[in-house]
Amino acid sequence: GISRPTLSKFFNDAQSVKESTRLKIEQAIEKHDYRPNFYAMNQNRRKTKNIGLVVPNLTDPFFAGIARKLEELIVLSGYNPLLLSSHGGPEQEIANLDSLRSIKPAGVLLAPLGRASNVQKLKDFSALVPTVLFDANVEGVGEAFFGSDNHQSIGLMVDYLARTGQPPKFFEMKDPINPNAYKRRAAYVSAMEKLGLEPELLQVKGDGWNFEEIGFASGRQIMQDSKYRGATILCSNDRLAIGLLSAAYESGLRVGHSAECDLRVAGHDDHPFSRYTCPSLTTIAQDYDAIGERSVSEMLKIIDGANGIAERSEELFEGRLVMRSSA
Amino acid sequence: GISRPTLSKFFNDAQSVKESTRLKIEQAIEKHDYRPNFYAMNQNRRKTKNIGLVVPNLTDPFFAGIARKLEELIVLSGYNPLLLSSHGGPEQEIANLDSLRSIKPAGVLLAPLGRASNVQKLKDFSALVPTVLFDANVEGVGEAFFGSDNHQSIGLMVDYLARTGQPPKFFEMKDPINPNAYKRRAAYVSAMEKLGLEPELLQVKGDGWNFEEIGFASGRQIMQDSKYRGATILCSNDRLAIGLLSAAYESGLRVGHSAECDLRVAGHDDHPFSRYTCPSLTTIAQDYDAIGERSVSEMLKIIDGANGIAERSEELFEGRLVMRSSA
DNA sequence: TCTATAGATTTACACGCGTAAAAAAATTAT
DNA sequence: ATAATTTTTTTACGCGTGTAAATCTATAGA
Repeated sequence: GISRPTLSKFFNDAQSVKESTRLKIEQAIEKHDYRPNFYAMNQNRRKTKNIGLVVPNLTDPFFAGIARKLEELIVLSGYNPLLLSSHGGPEQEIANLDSLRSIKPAGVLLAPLGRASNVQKLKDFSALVPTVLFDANVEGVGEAFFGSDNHQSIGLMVDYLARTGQPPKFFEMKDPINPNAYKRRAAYVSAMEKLGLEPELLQVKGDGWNFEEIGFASGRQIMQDSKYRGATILCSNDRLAIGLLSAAYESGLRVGHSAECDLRVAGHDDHPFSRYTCPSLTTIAQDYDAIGERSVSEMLKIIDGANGIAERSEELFEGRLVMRSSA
Repeated sequence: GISRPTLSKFFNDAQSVKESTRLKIEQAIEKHDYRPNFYAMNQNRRKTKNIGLVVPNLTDPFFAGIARKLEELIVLSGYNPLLLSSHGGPEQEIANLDSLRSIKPAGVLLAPLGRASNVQKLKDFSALVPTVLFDANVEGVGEAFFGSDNHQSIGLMVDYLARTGQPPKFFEMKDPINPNAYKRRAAYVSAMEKLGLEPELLQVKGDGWNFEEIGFASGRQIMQDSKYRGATILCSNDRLAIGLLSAAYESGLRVGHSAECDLRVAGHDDHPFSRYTCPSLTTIAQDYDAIGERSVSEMLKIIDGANGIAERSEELFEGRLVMRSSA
């Protein structure tokens, strides 16, 4: 006994209709087990309630964790998250954005692949759909970026390592795919120089996203070389460190911060598994609660706001030193 | 210059229109950068081209890997996958199915939580939407189930371990959430008895999905006990084994199959990280390519077929022994 | 060349909702 | 009590597609 537009209002905001009609509607819904048609709902809506969420690689537990956090925040805001993984490939990344376009999302939270990304296509997309970047920055793409302050976190780690033993050498891929890797390299060099120490880069070959394998294969060679006996190795990320630790174990080298150990190893990111490596991995925990909350709240602001002139905002969050056994 | 229903045909199957009109349409699409409206498309379609994909926990790289494989197969079949994670919670699992219902999917591939699942609601759902279960079986739910043959795989592992050293003790959670865990326990007992050996269950407390932590915490206690010196421990899954290995390392026990080691440890699932544990983990690789392909092809058969009388089909795939250093 | 038939296309309508503007009802001010 | 204002509901219409039935076109056989 109620007209359709009233129902339309009800489903958009149950509080916007009169108490009495609301109750009538709720009873009728209960009685007929009615649920609005998702497709009809979104067809003519100005803005849908969908928010896209694109991560570079869901197989990486680190991103799986972030995605989960973001999903939660999006749901809490009354939106509908749509999770897509680029599986490490730029074609998939573009395909994801393409299929998101057809969904006409209110906005998209994107952690880009980085170097491999098709920047022009990312720009084209972000011109059409409100886009917030997280984890990795790509200049000129999206309305905002939120990530970790690699300069601060690497500085912190270098400082800690230099204070507690041999100053670190930096272990990384020669041509990293991730922009953070470049920032971490630069941060390492500058942190070492600030301490009056000679930076030493250990750049290894390797393509793709199989970081553990790259760390393991390169680690094996490094372990042979006696010049690394007693050294401290700071890895560009935890997954490389996991491979390196595996190689060290296989070579019979003891890793750890105690005196009788042959090597110290540290990572970055506080990967879910870094607590269970052998030995447990000293690393940097990124503040992903803060990054996630900031990303989502900024997204909502952009969606709601009529502010067409807003500056591209950027904010970096500090990492936290997690001292475990490996360094 | 072409009527809409012809376009409708074109987008459903580009081959179903005449060559000449197809070319005209393709030119027009190119020219106007046209893309069909997703919502309008699905509103009146008998069956949408969407297939839901629900896994118990995306944070587990094992499931992330399977999900990726399934996504790929679904796309290859011309369908649109929609990935949802239950995050280990039965409420989330039901919520996922609910939100899938509103999408009116052609079918759903579901890896249920298991013991924690709300079985009645799963049944209700699978009565409305074609559902294929994988990984974990729940009796009476869905049109089909495809998973691993735990009996075979655990039998294989027990046999291998018994031939190469001390017969294994079985390390598991007392009240596992996963139905596979119960099957593996039973398979272990029966495999041991078949060999004329005394089964020994090492059942530890622990709730939830943080298997590494459970394996680690319980492992610490086990390592204290000298009765396990020289023992072989078969873990119900790799994640427990990862925790156990971490505890062994911390306790200074050497794990491995060589003579001078204190302990042998084996797992099950061939977790992506099991190659990089210290030592690398001897385990069972599930045939997830086969399970995935079978699940998707059965799903397509159900979607296409008008066979309303089909039996609930079940098929178990054999696991493969992966011999690494830990046992 | 004509007819039968299969294939391709078009006509006509429906789907279930959102949106704007108009109308009605409820509330507040005079 | 009446008018002014605000809140709530309704009327009227459109969105971009799918589907069934009707029509048209091309092909093959007589």
